[in-house]
Amino acid sequence: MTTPRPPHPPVRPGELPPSVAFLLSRLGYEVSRDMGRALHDAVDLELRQFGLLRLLADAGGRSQRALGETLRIPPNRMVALVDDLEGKGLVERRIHPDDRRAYAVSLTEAGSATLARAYQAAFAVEADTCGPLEPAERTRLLDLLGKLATARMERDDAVPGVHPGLVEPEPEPES
Amino acid sequence: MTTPRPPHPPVRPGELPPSVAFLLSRLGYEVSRDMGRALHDAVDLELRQFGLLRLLADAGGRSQRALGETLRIPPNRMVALVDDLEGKGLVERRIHPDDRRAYAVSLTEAGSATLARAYQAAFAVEADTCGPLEPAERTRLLDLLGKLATARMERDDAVPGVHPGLVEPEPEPES
DNA sequence: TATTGTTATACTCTATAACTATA
DNA sequence: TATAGTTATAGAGTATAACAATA
Repeated sequence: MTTPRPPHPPVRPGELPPSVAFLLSRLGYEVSRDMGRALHDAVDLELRQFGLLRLLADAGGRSQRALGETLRIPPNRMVALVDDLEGKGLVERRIHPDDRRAYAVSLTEAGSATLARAYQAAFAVEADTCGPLEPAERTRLLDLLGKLATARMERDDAVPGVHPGLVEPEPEPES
Repeated sequence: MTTPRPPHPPVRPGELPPSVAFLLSRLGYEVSRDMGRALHDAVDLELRQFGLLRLLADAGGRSQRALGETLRIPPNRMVALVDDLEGKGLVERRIHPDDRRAYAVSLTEAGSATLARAYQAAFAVEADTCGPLEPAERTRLLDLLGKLATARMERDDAVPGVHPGLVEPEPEPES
């Protein structure tokens, strides 16, 4: 763990230190913000709601607890999350075939349609984000970011395949 | 603003859609988290506190309001922020030469020393983040991310040179 | 006895609006 | 009259702990 740069470079307004971590942190923040806004404007959804719909599209019919475990959302907050989406008619609680305590949460038809429109908004953000790049540069960036992401997935207990912003922070060690 | 991909790719756990926006969002979130933890462990500082120290190192002696404007932190919250750092002895409120209502906030010597250690922790995160990359890849990634960052700075009212996590979100249009 | 969904309570963070002392 | 700093109050979001129904 060598320090790749001197420890205390001057920081002038308008400049950022040439650090991958700083840039990722900043750009990730802004892109998340853009994504949240786009989803709000296009389909009146929050990032977390989008995340649950995405998960349901791929793995529906599971219990709130199972879904919440994947998304790192505790059970008590899953209640309101599912409540809201159910109120919008995008999700439904059906009886669980194996366990009468649990619900089988799944997408409705309206939910699928809304999810498709949400993806369109997300890809518009993608296009906007990559606007400053040549196609070849975008491909290269995708490759490099993918390398970092897969390395992380192999290393620690990262949440698989889930969009950040809807994933809860890991519990702080709180020394 | 053409959609570069079909609107609704399947999302399997363990996979992420090949999107720069998704990857930036996720990696930015995780790197910010890592950075926050490293700062907490090394110097018991939060990202926002680190941000203020960084700003003071470059532009100290300014009023809380001026500092808060740069960091997008409203005046009332600047109070607690400066209070905490002053309580740690890292920052001091001195009399403002031009305006007796305002304070001139500046780094103490201990603040400078702590900032240097904070930068060391930050660069350790940098090294850790770039671990999976070859040196040439890291350079290339730095270049591509820098391209996105500068394009954003020119475009909208992004905060100049300030680390995210310590910058407040822009006010939502709230349609 | 353990678990699913739910609720109740407290706590943290933030926003809004006042207040004081200076300008 | 406006501004810098501060404080007070209320609101949103979250965590912790309890609860009823079922396993």
